[in-house]
Amino acid sequence: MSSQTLPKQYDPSEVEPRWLRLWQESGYFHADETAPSVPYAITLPPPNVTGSLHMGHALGSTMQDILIRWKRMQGYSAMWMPGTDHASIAVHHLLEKELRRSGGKTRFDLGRDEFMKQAWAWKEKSGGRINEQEKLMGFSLDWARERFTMDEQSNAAVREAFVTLHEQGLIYRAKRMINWDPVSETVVSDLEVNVVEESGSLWALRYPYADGTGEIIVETTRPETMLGDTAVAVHPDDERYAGAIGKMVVLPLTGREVPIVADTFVDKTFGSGAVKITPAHDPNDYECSQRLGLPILEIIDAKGKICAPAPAKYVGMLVEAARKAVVADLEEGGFLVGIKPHKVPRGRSERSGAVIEPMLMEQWFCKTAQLAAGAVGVVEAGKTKFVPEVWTKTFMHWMTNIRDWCISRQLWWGHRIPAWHCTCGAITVSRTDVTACGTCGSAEVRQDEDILDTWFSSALWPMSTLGWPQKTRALQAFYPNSVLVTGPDIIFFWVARMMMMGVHFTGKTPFRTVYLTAIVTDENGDKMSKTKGNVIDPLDVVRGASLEQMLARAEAEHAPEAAQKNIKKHFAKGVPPMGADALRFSLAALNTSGRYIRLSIDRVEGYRNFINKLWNASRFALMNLDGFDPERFEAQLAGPDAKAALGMPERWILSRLQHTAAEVDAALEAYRFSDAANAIYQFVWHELCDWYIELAKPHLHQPETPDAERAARRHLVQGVLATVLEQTLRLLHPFAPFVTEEIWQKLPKPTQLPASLMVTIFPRRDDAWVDAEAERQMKLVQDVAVACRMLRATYNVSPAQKIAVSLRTVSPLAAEVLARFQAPLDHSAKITSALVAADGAVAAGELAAKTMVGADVEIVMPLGGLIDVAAERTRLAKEISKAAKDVDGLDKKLGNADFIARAPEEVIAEQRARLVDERARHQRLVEALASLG
RNA sequence: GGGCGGAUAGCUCAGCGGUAGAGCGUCGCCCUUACAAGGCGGGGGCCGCAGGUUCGAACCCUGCUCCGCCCACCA
Repeated sequence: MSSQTLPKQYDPSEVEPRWLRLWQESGYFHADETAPSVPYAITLPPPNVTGSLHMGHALGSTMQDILIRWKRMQGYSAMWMPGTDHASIAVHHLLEKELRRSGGKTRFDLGRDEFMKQAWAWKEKSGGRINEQEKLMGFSLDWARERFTMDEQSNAAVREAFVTLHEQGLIYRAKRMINWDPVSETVVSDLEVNVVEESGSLWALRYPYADGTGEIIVETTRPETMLGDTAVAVHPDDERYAGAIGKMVVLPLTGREVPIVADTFVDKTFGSGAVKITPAHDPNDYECSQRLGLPILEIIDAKGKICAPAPAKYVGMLVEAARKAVVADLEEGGFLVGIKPHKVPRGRSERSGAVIEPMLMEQWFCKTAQLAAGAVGVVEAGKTKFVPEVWTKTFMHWMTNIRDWCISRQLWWGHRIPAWHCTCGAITVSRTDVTACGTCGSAEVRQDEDILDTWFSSALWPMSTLGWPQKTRALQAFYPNSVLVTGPDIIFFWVARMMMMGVHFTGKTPFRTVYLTAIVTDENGDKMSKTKGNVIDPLDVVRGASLEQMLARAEAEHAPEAAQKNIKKHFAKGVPPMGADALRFSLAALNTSGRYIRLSIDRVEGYRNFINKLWNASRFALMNLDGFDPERFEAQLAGPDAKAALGMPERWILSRLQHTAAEVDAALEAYRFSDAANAIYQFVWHELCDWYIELAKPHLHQPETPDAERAARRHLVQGVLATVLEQTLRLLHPFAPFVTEEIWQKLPKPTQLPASLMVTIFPRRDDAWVDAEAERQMKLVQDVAVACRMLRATYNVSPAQKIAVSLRTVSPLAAEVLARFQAPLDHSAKITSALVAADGAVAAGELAAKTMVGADVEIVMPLGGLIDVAAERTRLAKEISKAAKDVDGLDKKLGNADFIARAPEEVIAEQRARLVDERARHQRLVEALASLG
C-alpha cells in the first residue's frame, strides 16, 4: 500500500463538496423504520421560511448532527427529520413590507389568492436556500422524509387535531379581550406581545358630578379612551369617596352620564384613587365591567381608528391623533387638571412592533388547563427531562399559570380554520370540507376566514412528520423522539405546546429529553441582529466573505445606516474562509453550560487552526506510512504478546486514547458538548502531536542499511500511529465530518472496514489498553524534558545546540525509567544526558543551572560561561520560597490535631507523602543555591 | 411586583469540599524537512464583598453589592 501525500494547508472548499455528494448518494443519512436496530430520533426544529439560517440554527443543528452521527456510529437507527415551517405572521410581515416598499400596497389590495401565490413563491425560494445551507454544513438529515408545515400530511394532522379538540370541548369560540395588532390587522397571542416600559404621560382629568355637587379627578395614561368610559371606579374602603359611590358623573366631550362604582381592584394610593373604566379597551377595566355588569362601548376599530359610538368629531382618527385632539378639547373645556411624565408599560407586537390594542373580539381559543396538566404530568414522572435542569422550573412555572390560547389569526398564509358559518348562525366544524350546514342543512355556508396560529401546526410537528393521525410504522419506531434540541426562547411557544398536544393525542411525551442550547451573541454579548450589523452569517464563516460582499448584502436587505457602519467595524477585513468543520467544532467547543455563547471570527480561527493541526499530523503520518501493512499489524495487535512488544510511548498513547474515548462518550451522553470537543482537542494537539509524534519520529526514520529489528520496530510504531489516528478520526467525526472523512479515506487501513468513516463504529474505552504504568513513566519523561527546556530557555541556549546534562536521582525507579528512555528524552529536550546516582552531595566544580523534577530528580545543566550567577540565584530563590511555602502549609495542616482526627485516612496519607516530597525538594533546591558559591 | 441565572487570569469560560485550570491574548526565544493557521518557554488570580458551617471552602449556608434574563392586567 503506498502512502499518499496531502497539501500543507487544509482546503475545505476543495474537500467539502466531494464528500457532500458522496454521502448524499450513499443513503447513509436515511434511517429505515423497519430496521432491526434501536431507533434514535431527533426532529429538527423546522426553520421559518422567512430567509436563511442564522448562527442560532447553526448551533442547534450542529449539536443535533453531532448526536445523530455519534448514535449512528454506535449502531442506532438514527433518524433526523428535516423540514421547514410556514411561519405565518413572519412571512406576512416580510411580504407586506415588500408590498409597501414597492408601491405602498397592502395585502388587501392584492387579494387573498394573489397574496397566497406570492407567499408560496417566497416559501419555495427561502426553503430551497435553507436546504442548501443545511447541506453545506454537512448535516446528516434524512432528506427523503423532508416535510413542510403546510403540506398535505400536515394539513390533515391539523384538521384532525382541531376537530377532535373541538369535539372534546377543548377548542371554543368566544368574545374575549384579546391583543390586537393594528398594523398586521390580526389578533396575536399573549406570548407574541412584548411589554416594554416606555416614557409617556399621566393625565389628570376632571369629571363633574351630574348633580352639580362637585367633581372627581381620574388619572389616565390613555386619555383618548375616555370616549369609551362607562364608569369611574374607586376602592370601597376609600373614605374620600364614600359619599360618591353611586353618583353619576357627566363624561366630558360626550355628555354621557356614567356611574361611580366601587371595586377592590382599585389602588387607593395611586393618583387620585379614582380610575376611569373603559371596558372595551383595557383588560383590567373589562374584568371590572364583568364583575359589576357595566356596559361596554367599543370605540376603536380593527385599523386602530376611533369609531362610533364615539362623537363624530373623533371618528376615523388614529389612536395617537385622537389622543392629541381629546387632550386639547379637554383642556379647552377646562377638564384637564394636569399632566406629568410617567413610565407606562406598553405592549408591542413581537413581529410588527406595533402598539398592541387590547380589544374585545370573537376568536377561537384552545382551553389549556387539561392539556397543561398532561404535559406537567410527564415531566413530574420523569418521562421528559430538561437539560440543563434549571429549565424545568421555568417550564413548570409557566404551565401551572397558563391561560387559554387564542389560536385564530386574521391572516391568510396558514391553515384555514375548518369551521363553516351558516346564515342560520350555526357553525359546523368538520374534518372534510362542508357544503351544507350541520344544523339547518342550508347550503349557504362559508368557511371561517381566519387561519390558525403558526404554532398550532408546530405543536403537532413531532407526530405529523411521522404520519399521525395514521398509526404508521415510522410513528411507532421514532415517536417519542429521543431528544429535542432547541433554544430556551421558544419553551413556551413550542416545547410546551408540543408536549401538550403530544401527550393529549398519543398518551406519550413527544421526546425523552429537551436539550436547550445557549443563545449565540456577538463577542460583546449583544444579540446578533441585522439592524445592528453584528450578524455573523454561518455561510460567511464556512466560505469566507469580503467586506464588500457583506456591505452589498446589507444594502440589498435595506439595513439601516448604522448597520453598515457596524459591519465595517466588526468585519474590517471581511471573514476568511474557515470551512464547515471549523465552525462546527467551534460551536461545540464554545457550547458550555452557560446561557450565552459569545462568538467571534477570532475564536473560529483558533479552531480552524486545530483542524489544520490535525490535517498536518495526518500529513506527517501519511508521509511515514510507506511499507505499512494494516492487516499484518492488526494480527500482531490481536496476539497475546502485543502489549509487551510495544514501547512505552506506544502503550502510553494507546492508553491516553482510551481515556479520551471514555471522556467523549461520557460528555456526549450528558450533552456536555464543550467537554467532548475539548477532550479531543487536548488529545490531538497536546498528546498525539506534541509528544507521541515527536517520540515516534526516530523510529519512523528509515535506516540507511536494512536492519531487521529496526524494521520491525518501525512497523509497530507505524501501526500505532495509524491506529491512533484512525480512532481519533472516528471520535472527531461527529464534530468535523469533512476533514475526518477526507483523511480517513487516505489512511491505510484493514480492508474489512466500511466505505465511509460515518458508518464505522464509534470508539469505546477498551480497558485492555489502559496502562497506568506507561502513563506514570511517560509523565516522568515529560517532566524532565520540560524542566530541561525551561533551563535552556532561561539561558537562551540556541535550539540547535545540544547540551550535556546530568540527571541525578536517588530513586532507583526513576533512574531505571530515565535510563530506558534516555534516547527519546535526549531527543525531545535536545540534550545529551548522563545519569548519575545521587549520593546526596551536590555536584561540585563548574557553575551550573539546576532544578528539581518532583523530589527525586535533580537536573544539572552546566552552561559554561553562559550562566548568570545572579540571575540563577534569583530564580532558585523563587523556587525555594515556593517550596518553603508548600512545606509550611503542609506542616501546619498535619500538625493540626483536628485534621488528623477528622480527615479521611487517604487524605492524611496523601498530605504526608506530599510533605516528604516537598521537604526533599526544598532541601535540594537550597543545596543547589549554596553550590553557586 | 414575582422568579431565575451569573460574578474565578487581560478576554471568554471550565472547575462546585482536600496541591487554582483551559482556550485566546500578552512577553521572550526559534522559519528545528507534519504544521509560522507552527514550535519551545515565561509572566499573570485575596476565585465579587461580609459573615457562618467544616479539620479543611472558589466550591455548602446566610446576607449584601453589581450585571443579565424571564414572567406579571396596575390606571
